[in-house]
Amino acid sequence: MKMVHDEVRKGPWTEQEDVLLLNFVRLFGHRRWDFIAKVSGLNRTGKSCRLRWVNYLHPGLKRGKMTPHEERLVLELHAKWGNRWSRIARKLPGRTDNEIKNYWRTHMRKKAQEKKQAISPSSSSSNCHSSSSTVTAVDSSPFSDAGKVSFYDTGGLHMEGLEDEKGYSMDDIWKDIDMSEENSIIKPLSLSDNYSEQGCNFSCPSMASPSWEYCWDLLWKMDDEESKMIFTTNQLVSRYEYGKTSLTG
DNA sequence: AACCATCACAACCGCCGTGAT
DNA sequence: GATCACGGCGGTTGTGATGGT
Repeated sequence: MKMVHDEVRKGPWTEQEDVLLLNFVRLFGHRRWDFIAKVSGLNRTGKSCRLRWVNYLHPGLKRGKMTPHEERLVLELHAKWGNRWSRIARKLPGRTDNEIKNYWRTHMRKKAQEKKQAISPSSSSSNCHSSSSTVTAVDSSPFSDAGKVSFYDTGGLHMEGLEDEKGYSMDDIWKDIDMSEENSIIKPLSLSDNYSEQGCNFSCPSMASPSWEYCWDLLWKMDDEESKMIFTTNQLVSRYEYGKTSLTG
């Protein structure tokens, strides 16, 4: 027998790995990542497990495009806090720091480029500093080199889809923030938390596959019986495999 | 149809803060 | 107080998907 166990796996997660991780997170909570990584038999690092959970498997995750409101929120919060993605993410229930970070990089860079083009280099119409002076982290933002024209400068923020929201004041935004904070944010998950369907309208991309649905079904149905009847990993995986084959034919 | 550019997302890496010993 | 292990965060990279030429 080869000792392959010591090798740390990297790269994309398989569905089986996801199932395993989910199972163990449900058993041990979502804190002791190193422990979970070890006992689960996943040859992954604790960090990797945590990342997978936080960015992909967490039941509260919202998927799909950012709404105009979220876009605006990201803009405002980034203006306020800079690249504090996790902090910003806390204000957007269901969105992860990674997601926001990626979103910012792609969308905002695009916007910045558009803006840059709109403002011809020669025009140099006084880099109005406005509020962006506080955005220290913008240094590292993709368009920080855009002729010192920060995205927030120009007072523009001409976000498509936002312009029709002109009546949406910052007060409204902050109200929303407060509400979402009270209602939904960061309620620590514990084993006793049944973070099943309640309040989490999440849909996982790869869940489109029937096997995943089957699998999730299995997992979420475990709730009450969990303490009495703990699936062993093998049981779960084999059931998953069964479901997969039975569904896919 | 083939190629290229861009987008969108997942994952890794390194650093830092914090708690335990 | 020093050291270590771990978790969290931000930056970066890799890759598949998509759209345009």
